[in-house]
Amino acid sequence: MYALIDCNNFYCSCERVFNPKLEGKPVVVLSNNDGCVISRSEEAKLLGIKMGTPAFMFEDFFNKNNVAVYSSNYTLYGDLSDRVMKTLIEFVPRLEVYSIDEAFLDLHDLPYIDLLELALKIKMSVHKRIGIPVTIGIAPTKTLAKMANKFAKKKRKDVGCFWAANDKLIDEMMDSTEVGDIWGIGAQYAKILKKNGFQTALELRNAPEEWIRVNMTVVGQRLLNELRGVPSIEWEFIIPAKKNICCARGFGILIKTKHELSEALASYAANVGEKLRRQKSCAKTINIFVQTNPFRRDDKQYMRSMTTDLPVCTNNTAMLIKYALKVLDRIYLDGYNYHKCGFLALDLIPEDQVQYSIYDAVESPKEKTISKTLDKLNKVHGKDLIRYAAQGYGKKWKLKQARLSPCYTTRIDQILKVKN
DNA sequence: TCTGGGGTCCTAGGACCC
DNA sequence: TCTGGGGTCCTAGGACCC
Repeated sequence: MYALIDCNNFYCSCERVFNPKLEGKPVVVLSNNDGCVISRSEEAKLLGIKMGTPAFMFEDFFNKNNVAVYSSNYTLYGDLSDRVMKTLIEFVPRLEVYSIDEAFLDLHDLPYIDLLELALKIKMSVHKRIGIPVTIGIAPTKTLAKMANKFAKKKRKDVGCFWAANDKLIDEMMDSTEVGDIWGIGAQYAKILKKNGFQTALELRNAPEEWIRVNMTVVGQRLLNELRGVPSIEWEFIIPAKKNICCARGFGILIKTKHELSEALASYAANVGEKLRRQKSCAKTINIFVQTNPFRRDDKQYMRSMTTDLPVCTNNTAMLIKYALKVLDRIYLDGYNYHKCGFLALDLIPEDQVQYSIYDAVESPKEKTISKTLDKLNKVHGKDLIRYAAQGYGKKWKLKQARLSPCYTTRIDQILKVKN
């Protein structure tokens, strides 16, 4: 059996952990740049606030309804996520961290007769220790466990756990699940499936394999197996190294000059460099893109991206910045209102497998030490304590984060004060 | 009349996930 | 004024090789 455990309205729940006044009140968390709603508490959902709605359109509505609004604070959410995962691993021999707020637990060969009892124990424990409410779904495959989790949220709200323990329960669950709500079926496939007469997961389970193969490729075939109770998605107990690492962001304001664009780009390159070093990878290729804001209909639109091979695979920030700016020189055009740019590191390889030729400028041990020290200092004191000159100083373009909560658990200067 | 076959690599685009 | 960011996998088609 597989369990999928999912933190309820995770980002909102994180904000509540350190601010209990928010309990019972509508809370929303916004995307980067305070753009869209990306997490909603139950109360906010009841008010009819939809996922992805642009915040600026709802300013008045938020005020009128006393909605607590937060900028996203990934440092805080990441740290609380780690703590949740650490609690989970105490209950099972193996777990797969699937996302910041989800994990699959391997329940095979556990001494429990009643897995629901185990689920309740886990749920209570996470709530008591971290303060985050969770929902747990248990079923014979990953896809069904995902479904069981959704089913628990919908039909077993009081317990917050559901175990699809036998055929009857599995059928009941699948009958009440629309195809579009199946893990792996997005809007496009949902449309195709409904057009061809498959409305529920139960109906899809009985679909002819050949038809699925032709219309949904091997991905669909794998899904069909999973629905039929045959596990077809591998475990990933060890988080695999990323194949691409990217940093792309819209600016807090529109920018026009290459100088400002280059500061932003250099900062994103530095961010990617840090992530590369953390996973001990080097990039062979980089891609840089710039674009205007497509929502501004009256603005002249421009977008351009360019990929280039680096002379040597590297994760050294200075090198990444140097080549990023070279590419920018080639794709920047004067006279546009730029809204976003990005830096992608592609074709990553482990840093101990980099092939040098005899003529290559190899990173010196001194440079390595500099990078390490820089990463360490920035980790403790916040992201840009130390930066390269190319990243600039004023940062007019930086993200809008008007309603950021403190990093309660990772920054000593922002720790919660009980009493002054 | 009749114009090979088998393979790899790369890229773009489409689908999905949180 | 203001509309997210960061990933994965699969397929098709073209270039190229022998």
